[in-house]
Amino acid sequence: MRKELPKTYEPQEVEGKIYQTWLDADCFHAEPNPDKKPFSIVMPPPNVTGQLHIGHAMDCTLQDILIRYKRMQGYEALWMPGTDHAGIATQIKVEEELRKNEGLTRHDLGREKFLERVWDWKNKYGDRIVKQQWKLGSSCDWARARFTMDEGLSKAVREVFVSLYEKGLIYKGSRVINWCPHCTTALSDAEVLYEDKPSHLWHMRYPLADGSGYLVVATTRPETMMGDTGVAVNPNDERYTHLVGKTCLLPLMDREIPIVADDYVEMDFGTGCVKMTPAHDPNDFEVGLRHNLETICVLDDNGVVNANGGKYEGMDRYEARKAVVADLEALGLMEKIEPYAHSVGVCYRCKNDVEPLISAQWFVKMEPLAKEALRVVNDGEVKFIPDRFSKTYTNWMENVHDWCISRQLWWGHQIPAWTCQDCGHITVDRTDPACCAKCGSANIVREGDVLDTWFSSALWPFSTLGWPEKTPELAYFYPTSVLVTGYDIIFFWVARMIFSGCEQMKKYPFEKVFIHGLVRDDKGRKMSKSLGNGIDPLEIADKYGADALRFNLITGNSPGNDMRFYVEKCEAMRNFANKIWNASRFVLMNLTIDGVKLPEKLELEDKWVLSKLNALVKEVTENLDAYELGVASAKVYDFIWDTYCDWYIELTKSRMQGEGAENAQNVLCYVLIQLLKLLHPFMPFITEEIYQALPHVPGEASEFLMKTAWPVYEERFAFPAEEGAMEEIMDLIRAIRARRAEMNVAPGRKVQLTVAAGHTDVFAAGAPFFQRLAGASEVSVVDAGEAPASKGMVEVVTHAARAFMPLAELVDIQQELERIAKEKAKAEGHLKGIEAKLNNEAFTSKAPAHIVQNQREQAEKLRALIAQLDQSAASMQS
RNA sequence: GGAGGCUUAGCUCAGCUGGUUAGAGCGCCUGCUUCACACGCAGGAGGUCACUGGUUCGAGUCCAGCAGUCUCCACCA
Repeated sequence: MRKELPKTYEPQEVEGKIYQTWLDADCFHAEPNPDKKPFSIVMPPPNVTGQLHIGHAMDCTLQDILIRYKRMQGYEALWMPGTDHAGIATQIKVEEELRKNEGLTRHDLGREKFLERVWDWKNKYGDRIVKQQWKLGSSCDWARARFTMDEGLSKAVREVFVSLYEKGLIYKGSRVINWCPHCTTALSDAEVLYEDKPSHLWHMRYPLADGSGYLVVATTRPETMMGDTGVAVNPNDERYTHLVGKTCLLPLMDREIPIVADDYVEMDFGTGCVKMTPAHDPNDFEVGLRHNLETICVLDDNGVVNANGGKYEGMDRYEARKAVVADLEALGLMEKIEPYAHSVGVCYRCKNDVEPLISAQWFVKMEPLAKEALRVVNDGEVKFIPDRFSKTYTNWMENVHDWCISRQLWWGHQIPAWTCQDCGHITVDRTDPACCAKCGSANIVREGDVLDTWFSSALWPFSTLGWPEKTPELAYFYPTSVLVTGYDIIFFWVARMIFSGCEQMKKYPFEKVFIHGLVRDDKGRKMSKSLGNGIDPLEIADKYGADALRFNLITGNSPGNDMRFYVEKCEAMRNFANKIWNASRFVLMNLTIDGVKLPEKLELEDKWVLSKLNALVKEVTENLDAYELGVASAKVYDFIWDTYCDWYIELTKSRMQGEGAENAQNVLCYVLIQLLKLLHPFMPFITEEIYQALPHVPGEASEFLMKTAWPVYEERFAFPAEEGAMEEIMDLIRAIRARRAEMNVAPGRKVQLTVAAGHTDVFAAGAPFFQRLAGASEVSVVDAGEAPASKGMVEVVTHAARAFMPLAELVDIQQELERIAKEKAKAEGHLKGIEAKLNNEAFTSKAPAHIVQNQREQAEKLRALIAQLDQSAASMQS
């Protein structure tokens, strides 16, 4: 930054350059340091092949603000970055590419070759998202960046898998799981989304085997009837008690199936008879276990009817539905078809209907793990911000089912389990076994399946720090300080990190969970590819600057709430950046000092601004500590624009030439530097750029603003009396401006000003300000008792002063009297309210002293104002 | 079926542990090329804080209820 600065701030010229200087100076690196307290955040690892979207931008901004703040406060602040291999998402992408370009499937290539392709892909795109984070100013310790499938993390995954298996917390079993026929893999419960879809309730007749009639079952899934192995009724349902124990004939399949009684069936719903398909419905599966029903799976991995489906074999599930319904109608077995809307599970990745089906999969036993995971939150060891999300969490954790962790994919951590072909024993080990642990046979085959992506993400807070090795990083930075993420992945990730940390580390993974909402489009819709309403944060950063984008994303919204994204707001934030730029330009243009030192003799306005700044420091620090980032940023914004630019800079202009000039420069620079520090976590680029151009405070010759010390509240800067005095001057300036505007006095017209006040010293000190900011020519200040006659004067009244401007031609006595009467009435109304309070014994005795005192002062001011108005009116009439 | 959020100026939203004459940005109106900034300056209009009760000296802020709206969770065929 040179002294001839462009009038308009150009972030494009600055941001990349500043980021590079930070990188070159290794500013983001953190090391275990016994002299400092640790502060650590692990970044939610984005998908390695993903693109940065606006949600990431918000997530990163929040984390970067916290990290930069704590770093300036003197903590050893580590922000651990990295990427996630994102099993399904990445594999699908590479498969699509393969099909499009070469017309091949992954099976054509084979596992090994296919994985090579995925790694190629990963190496090609893996750092794209990292570079995108640079644009936002993220101060991550990039040297420590990890990938969920790199060697160390894979070791952690294996260690956790084996140890949980040894403890009996991982098992393999046949259960009804969620199957995605498109991705051809099992999914966990969390990976299924439910959508209400219009469908039908088909009422189908199942003839009784003894020929005595039929019963009617109601179903939403006629196409699974080939797998029916029973019909259930409620044991208390008198309509059907005589049928329990009998059998009916499954139509189309000519199979005899039992009629059983089970509490699961609700009498009021449908016909009270439910067809049991244990292989394709988790509830039916449970009923089947209780009544020894057969399990017949009728669908294959692609959702196509298999050999068990009789003549429907080869049809996909939707075709089969049509065919079954048509056939039943032809046979006269379709009693009726009702329209019916019900929720259908879809795959969270591909949005295709999920098929519940029985399958042998690996599971994590949740109950024992959930116990401790609930305790740490219930006992407050882990705190959610805002607190309401702890309820979301505990609700889920209390009702969680076992976690299906095997995926029929190739991209991921292959399950370290070998099945003996001779004795069937499963060997699970930390190192690849050569033979069966039970019978010693070398004829063992490894599981083809890989683990759920979230299995490795769950270990992120400690695996990235080197676990299972006992590293100094782990000892120093674990547990991490805070986790920042959106409410949409509490179940996927936060919950699983908590129980994993508790189980493996015997210590929760983070003290706080700072939850944010979603960024929506300007119409409040979720951003999505299909709607095409996504906003590219990089485009915004290019156009308005990353600082403006960051400020936009955190200002004016509160934790956990969704926000709408408006480009107009980016403009406003860019304007703010430009405002700071120009304020700094003003300071630099007039600069003759080369080091910043607060002068011995501080003027009234200096004390005023320092006192206000002091209060700001205190409040902003408190807000940041309470994770009220939006409130903090708004306060800094207001101070810079209003207090510093619109007032303080203007106030100093009258002494920028001449004797007091250097004092003014020192205070201007001092306050500006403090403000840059307060703003730095929010707008890192522009603040750093300006700081580097400013003279520095001796003793704090840090090369980088980001490494300077965060401001602290100092008692020596509390000047309540001067603050009050300055406010009296400002009140009068505002009042004069308003009167002049009202009376259409040309802005350039200078008018002689007489101020009559009790505090003549204060207003005398304010004389240059009235000249510069209130259009005064000469200013004379007289004692309140010596106010001039009102005749021929435009008069302005505040509680502290009366000001007179000889503008006879504009004065209409009658109008003036009316205006005074109006002002007086307003003041009296207000005063009446306060007096009522003060006369209320209940108020004065119960309200805190400072509130009562404040009301007394208010009343005093109002009485003073009314008195001034009275004098004014009297003077005018005489 | 449970759980939670939201309802404050024309629009989008802040408002922390109850005490300001209820705020911001954008938009709107009136002036202004004032020697940092028109991405600006000055002045102004605009709100019975969804509704109904309650607690309290005092409620936008706490409690209960109600309406509208959004979201999450849940194995009703």
